Amino acid sequence: MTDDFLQRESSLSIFSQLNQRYGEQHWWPAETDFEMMIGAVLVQHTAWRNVETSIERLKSEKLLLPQRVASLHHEDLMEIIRPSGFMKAKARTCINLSTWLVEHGIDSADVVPSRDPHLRNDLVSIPGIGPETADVIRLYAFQQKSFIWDVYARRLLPLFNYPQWRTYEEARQHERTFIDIEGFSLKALQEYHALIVAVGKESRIKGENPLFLNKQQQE
DNA sequence: AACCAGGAGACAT
DNA sequence: ATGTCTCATGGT
Repeated sequence: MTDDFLQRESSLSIFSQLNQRYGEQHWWPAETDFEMMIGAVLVQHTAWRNVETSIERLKSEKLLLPQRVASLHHEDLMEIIRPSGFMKAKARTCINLSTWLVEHGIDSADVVPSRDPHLRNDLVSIPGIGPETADVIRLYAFQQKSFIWDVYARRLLPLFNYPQWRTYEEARQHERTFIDIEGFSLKALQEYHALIVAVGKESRIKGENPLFLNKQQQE
């Protein structure tokens, strides 16, 4: 007998609890798909408030287009995105990503939704784009359904008797057993990730279990 | 004044 | 395949 038979709350039920507790998150906070993708790179292991400055700089220099970033010198981009940290790696990643977009005929700020099944492999093969950033870009820019197994998700779901997966890919490898991704709308999956990050931030600040777990709490 | 934030790559085992 | 170390800004 495996833990597949263990009683656990459905991922849909968890979603509606989060939705009730935290409300609309309005994600991803970007005006265009390309701005979203650059933000996804800059936010790696970094607080979002440190990314906003970099995005504003790029925006005011009118650089938020694939061709513009692709043709920047590495050193120049490093200075622009300095507030986001890890600037050497992130500047290279942004240029790599932008170059890839240009090479694939994507030269505008917004992107055509994609059903390409190997878009994920394409993105992951870009140096600096790992599994999580690839899925986030797929979810918010290319409108491909995916569940983001970030550190917050891997900490939260075990509180509902889900297995505790150590790495992103390990979790993703088993996700079909636990989450009916096709059962969710694209918008719901986008909201799901935003909500999980909201929980993660709150429980990190309070240093305790997420508030919405106290179900006995009366209005 | 350590410690870490909406990860990923290089490298060893 | 799986685990550990490094990256390197700004805010608690």
